[in-house]
Amino acid sequence: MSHTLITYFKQISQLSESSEEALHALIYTQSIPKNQDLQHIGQTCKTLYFLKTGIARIYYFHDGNDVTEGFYEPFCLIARAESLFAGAPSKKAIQVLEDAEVWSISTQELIALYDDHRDIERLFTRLFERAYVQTIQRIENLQFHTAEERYRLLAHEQPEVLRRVPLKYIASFLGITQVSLSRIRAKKN
Amino acid sequence: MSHTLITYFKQISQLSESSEEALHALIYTQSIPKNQDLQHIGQTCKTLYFLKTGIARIYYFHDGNDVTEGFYEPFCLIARAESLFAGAPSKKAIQVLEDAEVWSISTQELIALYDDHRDIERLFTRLFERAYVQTIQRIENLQFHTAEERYRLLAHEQPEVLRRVPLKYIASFLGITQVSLSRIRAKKN
DNA sequence: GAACTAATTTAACATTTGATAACTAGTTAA
DNA sequence: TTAACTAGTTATCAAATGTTAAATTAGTTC
Repeated sequence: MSHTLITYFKQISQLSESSEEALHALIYTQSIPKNQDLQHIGQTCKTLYFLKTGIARIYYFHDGNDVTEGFYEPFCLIARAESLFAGAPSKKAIQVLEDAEVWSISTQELIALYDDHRDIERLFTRLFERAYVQTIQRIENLQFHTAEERYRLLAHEQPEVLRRVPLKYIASFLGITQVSLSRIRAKKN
Repeated sequence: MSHTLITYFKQISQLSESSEEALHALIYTQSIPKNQDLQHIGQTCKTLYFLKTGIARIYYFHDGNDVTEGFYEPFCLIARAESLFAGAPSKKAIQVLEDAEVWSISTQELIALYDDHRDIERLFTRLFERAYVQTIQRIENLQFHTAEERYRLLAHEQPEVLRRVPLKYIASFLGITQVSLSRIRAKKN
């Protein structure tokens, strides 16, 4: 009856036995091959994802250029919040960057549990709060750090991303071109 | 029994009569003079604010420089979410930029209502969801637009801010220096 | 109205970043 | 094997932005 993801959830917020079971029944596990989209551009976000293994990114196109909005490592909530909360199609896609094991949860089924399982509602409220706080911190980072500082911060906060993700995806995440990223890397290595 | 702020709330999410009354009892109204901090740096965020009139900003110091994180117009939820959700002191302050009428709500008292008034919990979850989505959109804006594009977007989205707020505050919000902002403004005016 | 003060603009120069293209190394396919 | 392709780097030049300082304008105080 124990599930790795639920064990993780319980570190975030308490869950009753019955909530644990109810939640367990919603978790769907898939294997996704490298480079495949978990969700395509244009789909409305109705599923929450968590990685068991692998790395994922959310990306979109700006003026024809592929832009990475964020990188996601195991156990991190992956969702296109702006689509989920508005119930509108997302212009962003979720892509797995390595062969990955993915846990997914239907938001519709999840929300149906909220009335009878307030601890589940609280848990997911907290998960989104955390995501929100990370987003706020990312703005601080983009607003007043140089490209080099942003690169070093990424190296510090998500070293695995730097090791495992193609640089072309990292450049757009940092808000710079790939050429500029190369220059920064050449400085101190 | 009608309150302008609650009328606004009811456009966001339904409220029962009793929830309306309970919420009404929590709303505290103050007059704050121009340039005064509503909340100081170092305080933990325990109060939510809404402006009745005036304009406010959230700011902090980065390397000794005053940085504006965001501008807030009437009826917009003002909170330092990163402090509120973590229960930790905020390094940011909330400042009123004009003489203002402010509504405030204690988060402690608010949360105490959640168990008996789920519609109130839903309302504030929605208000924070909206704030979250705006934050996501702000990242897109910072990540792949030029300073000039960001200026024009602000002019489009918050024209009142441009009219009423000193440019020194606007520059840091856009992630540029005041000198650079002056140059951009000189181009097309 | 004169004297201060703060806000904004302008100028000159340095630095960073973008755009484009050439080059290298590794991979895939015929 | 070569040829084609992709990712990453390097080089060159142009454009944008930062830094510093001075000039101008607007607002306040006496």
